Amino acid sequence: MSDRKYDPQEIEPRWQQLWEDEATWVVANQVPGEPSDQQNSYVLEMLPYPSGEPHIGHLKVYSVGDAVAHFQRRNGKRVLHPMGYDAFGLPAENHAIKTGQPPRLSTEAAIAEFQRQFRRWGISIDWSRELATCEPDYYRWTQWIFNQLLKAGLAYRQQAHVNWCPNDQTVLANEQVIDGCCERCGAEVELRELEQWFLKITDYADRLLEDLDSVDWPENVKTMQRNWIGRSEGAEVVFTCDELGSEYPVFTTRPDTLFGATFFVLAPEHPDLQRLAAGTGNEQAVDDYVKEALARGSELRGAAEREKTGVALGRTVTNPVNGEQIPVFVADYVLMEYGTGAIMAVPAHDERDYAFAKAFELPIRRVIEGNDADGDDEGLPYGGDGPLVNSAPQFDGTPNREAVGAIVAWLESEGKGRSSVNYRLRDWLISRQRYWGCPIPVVRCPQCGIVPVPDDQLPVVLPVIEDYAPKGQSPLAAASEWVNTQCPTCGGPAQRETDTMDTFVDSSWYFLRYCDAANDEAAWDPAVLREWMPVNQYIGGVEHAILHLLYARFFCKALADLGHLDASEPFARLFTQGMITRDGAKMSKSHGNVVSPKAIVDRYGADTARAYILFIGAPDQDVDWSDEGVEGVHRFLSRLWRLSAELADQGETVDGDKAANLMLIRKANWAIDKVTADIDRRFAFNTAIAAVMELTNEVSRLRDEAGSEAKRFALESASSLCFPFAPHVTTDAYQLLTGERLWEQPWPVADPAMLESDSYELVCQVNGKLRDRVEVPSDADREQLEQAALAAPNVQAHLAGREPKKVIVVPGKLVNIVVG
RNA sequence: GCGGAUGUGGCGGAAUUGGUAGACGCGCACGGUUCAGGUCCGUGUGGAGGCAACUCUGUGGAGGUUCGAGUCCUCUCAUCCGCACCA
Repeated sequence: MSDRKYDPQEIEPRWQQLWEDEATWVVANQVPGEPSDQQNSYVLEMLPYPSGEPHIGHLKVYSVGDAVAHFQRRNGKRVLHPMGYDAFGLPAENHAIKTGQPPRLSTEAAIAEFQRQFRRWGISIDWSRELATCEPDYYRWTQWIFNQLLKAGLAYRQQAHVNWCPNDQTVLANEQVIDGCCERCGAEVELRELEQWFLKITDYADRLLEDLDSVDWPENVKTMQRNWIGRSEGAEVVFTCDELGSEYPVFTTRPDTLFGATFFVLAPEHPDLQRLAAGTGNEQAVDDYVKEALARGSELRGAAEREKTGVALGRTVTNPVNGEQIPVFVADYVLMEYGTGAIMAVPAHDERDYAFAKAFELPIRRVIEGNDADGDDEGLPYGGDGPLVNSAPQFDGTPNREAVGAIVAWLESEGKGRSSVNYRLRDWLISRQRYWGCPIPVVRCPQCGIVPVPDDQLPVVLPVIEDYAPKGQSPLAAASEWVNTQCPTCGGPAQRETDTMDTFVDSSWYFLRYCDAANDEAAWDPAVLREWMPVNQYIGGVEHAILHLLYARFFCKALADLGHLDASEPFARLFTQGMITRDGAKMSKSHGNVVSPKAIVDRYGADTARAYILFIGAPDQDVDWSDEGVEGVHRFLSRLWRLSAELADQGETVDGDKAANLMLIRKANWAIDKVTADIDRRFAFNTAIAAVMELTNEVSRLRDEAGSEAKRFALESASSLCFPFAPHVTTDAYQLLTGERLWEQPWPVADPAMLESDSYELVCQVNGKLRDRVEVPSDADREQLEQAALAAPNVQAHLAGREPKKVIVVPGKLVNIVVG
């Protein structure tokens, strides 16, 4: 080995500087209408939330994305690979409350640190399109989109029971409540009745569901979205209270069990409770129960296996199929936010209703015959299928599945119900009583009501304030100079909306802005979007499987419907990367197992850090970090560079041994073939890197036998193939070897002739067990293979003179000899 | 409870269509070169037996299909994730 030493701290900044100076990764938008011979490819990683400094997960997602971007570029694509910051949000504001440092300052400091480190990592970003969602020239268009949605009736204000986080002093979207607690701070969420802004994502429920079939996404993410949307088919059936003359529709997926309904239950939040209980003598008991239930909080209330509680209202309603009067209860196992907040209870065929009926000694009537039971109450509640019983003469005997349609048809003809579809998905609550977010661009005018700020007066700039502490209303309310304004319609005194938007609004359209980031006339030019959208490859964490990805899809569809873009799905292909753990646990300060990307990059260089992260396992799986493992990858890159430098330094050309040369050239072609397939088809960066390691090891092994040309070809190929994972060292090695710029070279293509060889090792099995291996010519026919296997010494030994009963020949692989 | 995933050496992980289990890397052992080494190079490394050629055994567990199963089927155990009183 030569004494040349691999020095990433010298190599990496040198190439980064050149790429920066030449703006190598900047890609211009095409002039509309001008044909291009290059295909476009939009490669995008989820934008980071800038807080403190990047962590190891950032290094992973951008290493994966950069590998894809480089691979696409060298395969001739025009690649859009931008970067930005999801810069509004609670952490910066909470930091401000604690320290007094304005959110803008801490955010800008974090962004500066992210920029520094991203550059130090050598990620091939088109920095000309950089954006931060907290900048007025970005959120101006967030506000414009809000106006568009408002105009289209997709944004509305409504009084509603909403999730309130007592700690953050703000409302939360349904999606931000985990097990009854605030997603951010973990405080138990309370229900409050408040007037809030909503976006009508439920209008898109069906399309959000159907279009999942059209995208190339991981199945688990699609499933999560399907579950979240929660479409169920059933019927709406109207029960009536004849005494009051009121109607109570219920949603049921089991109209076939209607004849088994023996009571009726309303949710504690149901608006008609007071009215129903009035005059029955049960008012007080109902009132007490409702108060208690509402105070209990959703966490306790939602606990499974809880004893059923409830109170009778002292009223009955009429079952539309048989005219029966059934008693009405209020019980907290019925949820106001699902269906109509009222249910028909069929204790014989529903576990929850059964438990309630048992607790309150209510009648239980079987209406579906079970396979096992013979009409008695054994095996109840029964959730299976069977013929109907006790269901008026006309339905008895009908298999219950068929009865669903028949009963719904009958209800429809009688005007007492209809088939119906229900969703779990709720409208998206977007207003937040917090400071550090995008102001909702509306004004309240005593004369004109809620008035949107006209597009030409946007942005409504977030004012600088002193006190960020939450007080149950937005801190903005105290900024009286800002709040008091003129009505855009009548010019009279008016007040600004002081709520800000959920930060998920900001990140629901940033990928559109990248395409036309410098446009200050419009959010984007639709013609430019046509070039780039949809994103060809989106990469990010699975933790965004529901929230961000659902909201972004909704925005895309709504904006497409409004004529602002063509694509109705934002992300054609999605890749979700796994977490990096250490000692089997998620990295966290409390565990004391955090690996800082900065420390690793400082010590080993960016190439080692990036390649190691991709090497330790399949990028979509969780993988465990090991400090010792990094050394191995560093050794490999070091060896690749030193072998290249050594060869470049070598003055004279050596012919070398012919067989060694051929072996090396074959190995290089094998690697080209394997790495290409691994990256392109499987995202299997770990095995791709392993293949380059093998090739490099082969050069090292044949160092003294192989000639200069063969070694040059092998090392060139190794650098070329490893470039997407470790761009600096490979670029440097490639230049030493060839004088060329690696990133400008087309992706290598394997020579098919070199993928074949004259002979191979034939596996010889006896009764399926490996007994010998023999070298056979590649063109040997089945008969020859059989003979070769039979002749193998250890096969002979195991046959021990017995006659083969059967011989399986798999050309190119093996021969299996079966004896009795 | 429903849905999804994972389970392979001391460790991280390979095995693409059912066809040589353990690629590649770490670690470890031995040897060499340096000997200022946190250097570099070589050999070996699933377990058991054997000087060796080899033999037996082995992919969470139990069955099955097959000439042949880590891979397919049935049951089962463990861990992780998502949803959950959703009518």
